[in-house]
Amino acid sequence: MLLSAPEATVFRPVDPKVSFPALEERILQFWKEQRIFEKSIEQRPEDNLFVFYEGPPTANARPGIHHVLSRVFKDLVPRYRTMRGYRVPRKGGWDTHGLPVELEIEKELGLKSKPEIEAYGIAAFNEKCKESVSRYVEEWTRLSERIAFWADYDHPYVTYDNGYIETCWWIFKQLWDAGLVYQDYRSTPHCPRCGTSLSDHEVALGYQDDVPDPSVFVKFRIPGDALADAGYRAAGPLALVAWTTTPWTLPGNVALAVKADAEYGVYELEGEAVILAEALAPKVLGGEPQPAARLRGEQLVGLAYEPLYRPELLGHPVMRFDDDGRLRPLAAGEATDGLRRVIAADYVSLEDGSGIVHIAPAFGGEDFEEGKHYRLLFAQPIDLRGIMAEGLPGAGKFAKQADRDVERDLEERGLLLKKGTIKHTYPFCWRCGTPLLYYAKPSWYLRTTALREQLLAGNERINWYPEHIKHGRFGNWLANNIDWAVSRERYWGTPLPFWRCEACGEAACIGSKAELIERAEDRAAAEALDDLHRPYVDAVTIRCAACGGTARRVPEVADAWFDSGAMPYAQWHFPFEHEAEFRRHFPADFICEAIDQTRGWFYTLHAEATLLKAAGAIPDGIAYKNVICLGHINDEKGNKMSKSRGNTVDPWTVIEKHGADATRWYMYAASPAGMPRRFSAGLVEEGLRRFLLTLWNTYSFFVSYANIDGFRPAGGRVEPAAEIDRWLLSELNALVAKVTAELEEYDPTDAARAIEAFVDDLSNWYVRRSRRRFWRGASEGDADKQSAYETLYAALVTLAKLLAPFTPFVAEELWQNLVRSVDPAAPESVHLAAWPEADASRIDDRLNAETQLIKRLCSLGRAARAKASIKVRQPVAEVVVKLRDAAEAAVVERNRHLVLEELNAKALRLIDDETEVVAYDVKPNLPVLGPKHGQAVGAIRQGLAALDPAEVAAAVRRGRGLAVAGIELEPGDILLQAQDREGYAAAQEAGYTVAVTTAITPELADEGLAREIVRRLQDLRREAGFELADRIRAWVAGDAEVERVVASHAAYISGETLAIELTAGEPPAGAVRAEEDLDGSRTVFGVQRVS
RNA sequence: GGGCCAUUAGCUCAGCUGGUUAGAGCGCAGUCCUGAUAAGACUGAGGUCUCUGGUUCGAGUCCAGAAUGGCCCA
Repeated sequence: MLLSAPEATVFRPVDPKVSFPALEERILQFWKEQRIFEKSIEQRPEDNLFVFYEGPPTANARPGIHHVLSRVFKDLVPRYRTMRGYRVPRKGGWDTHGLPVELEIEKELGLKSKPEIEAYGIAAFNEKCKESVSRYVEEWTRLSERIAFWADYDHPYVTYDNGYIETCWWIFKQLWDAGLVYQDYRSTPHCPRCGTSLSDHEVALGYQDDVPDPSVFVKFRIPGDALADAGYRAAGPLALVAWTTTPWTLPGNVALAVKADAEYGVYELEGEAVILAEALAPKVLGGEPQPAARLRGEQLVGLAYEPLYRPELLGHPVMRFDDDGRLRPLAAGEATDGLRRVIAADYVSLEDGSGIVHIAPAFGGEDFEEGKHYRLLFAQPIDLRGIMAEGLPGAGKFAKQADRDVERDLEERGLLLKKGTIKHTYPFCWRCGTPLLYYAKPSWYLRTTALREQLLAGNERINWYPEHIKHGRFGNWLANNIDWAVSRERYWGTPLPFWRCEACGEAACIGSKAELIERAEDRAAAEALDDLHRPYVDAVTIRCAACGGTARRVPEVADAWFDSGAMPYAQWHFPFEHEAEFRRHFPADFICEAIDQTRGWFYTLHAEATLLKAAGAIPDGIAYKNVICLGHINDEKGNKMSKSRGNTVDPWTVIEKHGADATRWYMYAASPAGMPRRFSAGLVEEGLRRFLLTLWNTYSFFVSYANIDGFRPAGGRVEPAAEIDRWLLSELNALVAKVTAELEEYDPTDAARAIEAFVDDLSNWYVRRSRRRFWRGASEGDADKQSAYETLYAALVTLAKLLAPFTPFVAEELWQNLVRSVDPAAPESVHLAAWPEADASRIDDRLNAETQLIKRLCSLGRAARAKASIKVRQPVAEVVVKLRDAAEAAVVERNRHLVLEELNAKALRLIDDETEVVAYDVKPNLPVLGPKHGQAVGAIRQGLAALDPAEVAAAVRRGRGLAVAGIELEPGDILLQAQDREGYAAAQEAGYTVAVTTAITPELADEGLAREIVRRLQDLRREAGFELADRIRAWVAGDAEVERVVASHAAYISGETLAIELTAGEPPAGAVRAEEDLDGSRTVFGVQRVS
């Protein structure tokens, strides 16, 4: 090999032992200094926008690995779109309001309840909340930058800003005017500790399984002759049996529900009779109880029963639903006798309980609806803290503790038929863990149910990845939509802009600060308002438009999810400012969050857009067109990561060890975006080794040799000289097409895997098989060498571009060193470059398939060699190949040199019949034959043995059966075992046979030894730290055999090792030497650099 | 109770609209190769493709049902 001396170093030398984290730090510095992110936006035309919305995180805790997951997916699409020529602004944002923030501060201040917060002072409390939400902003920004999540954090939107709040007010006003806001008593999930309702999505966060609760069957007495019409008279007491798991709600009981068309039975027990559903009687009473009488549910409807408790007689206020379904307080002294009655309800279950359901409208959703329908009483002798009222069992205790007092009380009064414990799923407060109580109280609602059709129609226009979310989880959620409970009885949030008149009760909605000033009783005070939060806004009263009285703001703040859903408008302070920006940036082309956001941000964005469109306030009814919905990230055992389990992964440790690119690559390549994934640092490392290092080594190889040869890319279209070059360019263009198509479909995973496969081909086939082309001197064919360089160069440069969205750092490194170094006119960064276009004329599917064939044959050849234990360094005389068809012969002929070189063989011969190299042994397939032919197997065995195995084998291989001992055998009845023929070692697969000759002639043995010597010398060169192109003197001292080969193969050995002098004998003192065992004899090797 | 997703080697995952003998990576054992390689090649052990039916000439793939797990909702 003749390597020319380095002429000019074109490319910066590449360290094969690269530290990716250090490399990344350098590139971060470069991006920052050169403002690459800013330029990637500025350089793209303003009228070709691709809109991305950043879902705002709350920066009151450290970011975790799951945030890295969503950020790298969020980052990939904008980078790709930028390279496609779009301008993709990325405004960062912070979500700042809400209960989690308040709870954090409560904990810090040691506050335990709302009265304590109010005693501490709402202003001071909110100030603390405000400080806390930016506590980790720096940490978030630092991590985001480090993983190359490009976003504008210098101008983020912040949900606590007055402007943001004002836009939220504007939205409320639009909906208010459209009749989409209302206040209603509703049964809502209520956290007695936090003192507020929770929205459905919050409730969803806190379900716990296997929660033990009481299971009690309670007797509600009725008169003994109550069933006279049905023909039954009780001798003793008679009672309806109802079942509940919440005894604390029994003081609120105002009705019992039965299923009208179900069968009920009267069962006589010791001294009393009870009524319950026939279907459930065996379960409740045990055995096979026989009813003393039977009746249908409808016959029970209207029966008045004896109340267990009558809070109204204990001085507790009780209300009643009026004809309009509104609650009105009972008049003083108004009698409630006989108002507690049996009603009919469809949902009464005949699978659990007794078939009679206890109804307490104050505490249950369906109960509340029944209350409206039947104009029931409404008794709520438990306050918002969940404390039982005076005079009732468990008075002063928390509801769940009062359960036992209620049970005991009923037991003492003989009203408890049966008690036990069940385990079921029950909701707890997702932040503080307190059991939620369903509690009827007034809340503000957005009438989303009125727009169900629009919500669903809008969803049809959204592309979901993975697709099943669209009609699955998200679609079902929309189809089962209920009105959005949007108020929270809390402090740190967007104040609801509703004012209610103290005099007449009239409510008004204020849609802006200007409107507030306009209507304020004290305009100066309103104008001076520089913080729209509580408590300041609470101080502003307005004049009631209806009666001229004073209206005060309602005490609630908005659900923080409302803020996040307002982001498309509020980030611009629309419509007060930036109207044009809003219009240009709505709706988003792309958003990306994890699957939990189907009920969070995905929903609130969609709901608010739909509501605003219905109110006529915005141009389009969807807020986003494409959405990647990520699966959750679990620990390596598949368990959910959580602080309490202690199995969270700190992203920094992974990034500092393996780098951001490796982490990103893992996220994209390991599993599809929508699937839950198991994360471990080990998997990141695996991707690093398998992919990034392979790429890096190929890059390093190229730069080493290109510098030696002073290669400069010619520019323009590469004209490949060799078939393998044409193949690589074909695969490369196919890759470009594939990656582009996948990214258009928002599927980074298939794209990444395709790149990975290409890099493997590039390194382990193209470079391996082309290596010597890079070594050759100019005299041996400059055109071929140039073609190899151009081809490899083109592949690496294209890879840099394809990888830019995935692994932005290593892509930048390749770009800077391979492109910018030789072309100062090239874009300053790969992230400012144009996305590559696939050249369809380069894609040759047939060539790709043919290369697969050659690789397969080489693989078989290596297997054949291994079988014969002939190492690859030892040349063999001949490789013999049997192909499947004649067309393949031409392919092999064209690639003859590749196969010969790869398999280190002197000759290649194609044969038509593999029986030249293998013989088939024929055996009966006994496990198959046995069941089929039973005792005849013996005869078949003998008959088969008597036949010519070659003929039998030939028949079987053609898929034909044959008759043996008078029995027709099928091909599957006979087993063929190939045996190598004398002098050959063969391997077979799918109709191909590749064999090598096993006889090693003395000449071949000498060549093998020469190659062995070359390898030892090369090792020594490397150990000595010589440069690739250094010339050396070399010595080999061994036995006569070794020295003879050194002499006879001197030219070969010298050429390979760049030795200008090769001596058979001991190396001198100054040489680097090594003693090694060579074919059983001690041999001394020595090398010395020629200066 | 309902919805969605998943189930393929010890682990992580491919397997497209049904089509020869179900693959890869990691890990394990061994052999080999290497002046780009932290790599790579070959071999071995490791699979009733969760199960049961069905459609079909043919099912890991399509259909129905079941089981298990995950997420979500009640």
